[in-house]
Amino acid sequence: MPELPDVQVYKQYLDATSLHKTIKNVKVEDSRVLSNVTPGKLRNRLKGHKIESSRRHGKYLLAFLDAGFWLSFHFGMTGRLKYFKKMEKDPAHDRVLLSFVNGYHLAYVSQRMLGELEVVEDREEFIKKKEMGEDALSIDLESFTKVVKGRRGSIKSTLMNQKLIAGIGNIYADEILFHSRIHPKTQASKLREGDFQKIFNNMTKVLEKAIRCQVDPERFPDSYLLPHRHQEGKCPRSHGNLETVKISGRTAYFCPRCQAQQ
DNA sequence: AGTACCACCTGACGGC
DNA sequence: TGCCGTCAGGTGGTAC
Repeated sequence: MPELPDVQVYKQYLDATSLHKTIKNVKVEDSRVLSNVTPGKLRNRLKGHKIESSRRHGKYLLAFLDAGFWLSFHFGMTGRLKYFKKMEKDPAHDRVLLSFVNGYHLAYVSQRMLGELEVVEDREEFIKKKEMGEDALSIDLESFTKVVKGRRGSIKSTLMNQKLIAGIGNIYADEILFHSRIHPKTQASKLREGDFQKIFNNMTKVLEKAIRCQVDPERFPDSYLLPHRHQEGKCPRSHGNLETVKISGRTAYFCPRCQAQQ
């Protein structure tokens, strides 16, 4: 379900479990998740090597191999990582399995296979090729304002546009706009001067909070939209019914009282 | 430039 | 029980 916070938690998980361990074998259960590499080629490149470190950019997690290249993980809507020892614990929808010399395995799990694994030679070039904007947790207020200001689309689709800012998806766009008390359909070009700072501050606050909560909905404060983001959900602030509207094909949840239409 | 729609995939759920 | 439409925290292409 991976947006920036989810992928950051996966990064922490990868770092905690899978660094500096020699890869003994690579098993591709479904090659449709491989983007620019065949199963045999992937195995040849990874076998005998170790993941030394990792980086995240937007919704992409890149693992750096001691052989001098990167393995990029994108998770689509249903991707995740799972580290385990016994093969009986092998999770369902496991698509690629890295097996380490210590007997443990790291699975790339993806039920719907909308994500992909890709071998990347140059990280900067990869980000450029994907036309990704600055990462939502690295961008500063000045660049953020520059990127958002004057856009003709809605603020929600602007926040979700990976070419402008990388990392925000449907859930966190809604959360950020809820805290900013801005209707998701508001045209970015109609935002007022103070709105950019407000949205920027809430973007940082919400993403960092989600990471601290390990994206566990149970651990989110009740004042957040996420625990209430479902049909029948009530706004934790006004206690009124939440409403939904379609924006660029995705369902936006918002509180019509707190987030008045502009 | 921005949006609408479709495609890629699987599975859960509700209605008939 | 089975079939069907709809929906789901993503993204890329294409047609307006």
